[in-house]
Amino acid sequence: MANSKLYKGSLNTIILKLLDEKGKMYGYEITQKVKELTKGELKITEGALYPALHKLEAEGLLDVEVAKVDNRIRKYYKLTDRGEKETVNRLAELEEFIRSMQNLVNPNWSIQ
Amino acid sequence: MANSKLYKGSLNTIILKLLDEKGKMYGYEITQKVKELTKGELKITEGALYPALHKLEAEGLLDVEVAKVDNRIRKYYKLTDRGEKETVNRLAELEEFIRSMQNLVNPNWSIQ
DNA sequence: TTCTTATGCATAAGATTTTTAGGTATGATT
DNA sequence: AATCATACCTAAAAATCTTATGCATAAGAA
Repeated sequence: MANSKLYKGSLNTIILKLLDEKGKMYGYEITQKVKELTKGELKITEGALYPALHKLEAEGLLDVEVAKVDNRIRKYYKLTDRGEKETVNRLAELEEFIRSMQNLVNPNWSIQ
Repeated sequence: MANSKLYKGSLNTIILKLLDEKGKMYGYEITQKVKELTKGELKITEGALYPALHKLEAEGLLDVEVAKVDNRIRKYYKLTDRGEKETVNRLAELEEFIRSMQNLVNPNWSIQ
């Protein structure tokens, strides 16, 4: 099955939610986790991910902590307090979007 | 409740599906229908809608038929054969996206 | 031992899709 | 007479992504 497209705007929500669950993650880890959780359906490209992380950090939603593992640099990101609150809002918006789309495209949709 | 944001890429799917259901619709009608179906949650801006309709038409997915009602012009759009096939694909992609997002952001999500 | 793959970061150019902000015009309501 | 609803449209800017590229280390295969 070809990988389905990532609707623009959903990447930030994905990042925030994963960090909310995991506590802290580094960029490469996020790309792998998304691939794993979606069985390869969604692939986060690095060209999208890193700028997104930098922006979320600049907006004060994420904090960074640099670590060195096996002589390689890792940048661990975690939610700030504002980031946690924002995550709640983004998830609510995503849920609302999904409900709206279901009403629009298929009122009888049974997504388990 | 504030209107939730439209994830970029979903507009085309919305247009195609509405036309699939209704047979034919004109632009303004689409904006009103979306507002109605989502109880004001999603608002299709004309600046996005009209270029999108023109592009779908240019791609051969829509046909246009101009009508005059009450001395006002209406442009009715309907799916071409290719448009119908494409609609099936887009809906499958949307469903896949939704499933992926559910796995990512909330494995226990009970939508509907 | 050299080549490839995996890990890990990053940026820049271009494409796509949207918002924002206008514009034109008719008919109905205040 | 002014405003709102209907109905079309475009252009500039913003937002977000893909594609392409770059650097570097470690591990495994040839």
